[in-house]
This record gives sequence, C-alpha cells and structure tokens, in this order.
Amino acid sequence: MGASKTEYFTEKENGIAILAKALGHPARVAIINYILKYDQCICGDIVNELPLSQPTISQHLKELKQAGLIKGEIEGNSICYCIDEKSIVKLSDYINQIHSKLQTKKNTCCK
Amino acid sequence: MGASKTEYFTEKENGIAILAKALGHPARVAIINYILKYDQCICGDIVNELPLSQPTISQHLKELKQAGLIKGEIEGNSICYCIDEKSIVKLSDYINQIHSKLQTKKNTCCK
DNA sequence: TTACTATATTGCAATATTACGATAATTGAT
DNA sequence: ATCAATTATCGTAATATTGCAATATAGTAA
Repeated sequence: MGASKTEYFTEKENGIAILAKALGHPARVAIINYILKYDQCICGDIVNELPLSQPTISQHLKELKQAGLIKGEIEGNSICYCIDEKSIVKLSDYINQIHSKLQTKKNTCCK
Repeated sequence: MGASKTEYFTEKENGIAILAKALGHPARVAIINYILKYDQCICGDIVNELPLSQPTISQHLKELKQAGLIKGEIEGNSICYCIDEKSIVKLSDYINQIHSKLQTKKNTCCK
C-alpha cells in the first residue's frame, strides 16, 4: 500500500502526525532553526545555508507550509517565511502533556 | 532520489527529525496515546484497539522503538512497552525552545 | 522591452513507507 | 511433546518521499 489510513484515526491524532511528519526530516528542522535565528523573517537565502538545491528547499518549504508549521508572504521578489506559532503551541501542548503524565505515574516498569 | 541526505545535517537536527518522524503517523500517535492511558505498561492488546492488522502494529512498534520513543521488554509471551522519557524530554526541550524564542521576538511580520 | 534575480513547478529516478497475508518464533499451559 | 496464544519477520504490492535538472513564473531595474 503505502497510503496511511488516516480516515481510521481521530482528527487530533492526524493533526499531531501531520505536524510531526513535517518536522521529520533534518532539512526541515534545519530550515525551522534557520528561520528562528533571525529577528525578522526575511529568509530568502536559505539555499545558501543548506547543502541542498534550490528546488529541493522550495519543496521542503512548501511541505512545512502545507503542514501549517510556517506561513509566508510574498515580499518583493523574495519570500518571507515565519513560524506559525499556533502549530508550535499545538505540538508543545501535546508533548508537554505526555511529559507531565509520565511524571505523575512514575513508571515502575521498563527500566 | 528518496534517501535523505542525513550526513549533511547536524546530529541535533537528525536527532529531532528521527523522533518527529516516528510521531509522524497517526497510528503511532494513537499507539503512544494508548500506552500513556495505562498506569502500568502492559500493552499487549493494542491490536484490538486500533483498526490495523497485527503485523502492521508490530511494525509501527518497531519503528517507535528504533527511534527511541518507546522501550520494551519481553514479559511472558507478551510485550511490555513504555514511553522512553528521555526522548520526550528531547522533543519537549526543542519545541519549548522554539516557543519561547517566538515569544521574545514577537514577530512583526507574516500576520 | 530586456536583462537580472529569486522562488515555484514539472518531470523523473531512486529510495522509503505503509499495509497485510503467510509464516516463523517464543512462551505458557496441559 | 503438543497446543494455544501472542508477537516478530518475510515477502510483496501500492503509494509516498526525496532530490535535482530543466523550466516556468514573478518581481526589479535598467
């Protein structure tokens, strides 16, 4: 097959999976880190910073955008990309909830 | 190609990507949620809870384990899986760092 | 207009993922 | 030793991802 059976899972599960999947590639993590490094989000020169071709980076940016991790606007003849805080909050809430649940139950197995 | 150029990225970037990728499938999110639901981690009946076949679930568990998100021990003729707190902390640190950086800079663009 | 610069899209090849039937392996009980 | 129950692995088909060359598109500047 190869196609995920997304229709069998909850909206929440799919939502987290989409965001996590977008972060599931080192180039996209690097892109996020790069965008974060700048106060303003004029980020037209990611291509020069990463060892990937321009089409490949463009594609990764597209995936990050489709997943909702970043948002972008056209700005002259370059593009301004920013991290979409909502998606980070969504991921943060999920991970932190797991973390606090783990703390309260103090696992007694799988040492 | 299809193969990620992991050698071009930092260990940190690859580490986050591996964990995120493991969470990048709704079935695996559902499995994590299921494991988390129980105080003890005797989790032999995930197959009955999810609409996927036993081999498929076994494979997802394997991927979660290889990524380091869960750890497991053989317990009789079933398996005991738990969430590996270290991986959650790693993800949590990363996401929270992004979040706090976003807060301090109060993005002025991409409204 | 033309030239220049920068990002996006298309098309394709190589590889990875997803899913499951069939089968193997392991353990517990009889 | 044999059976039942449970998880793992193998093999395979369908689909997705990754990466880039070539090309298209869009804005700026002269």
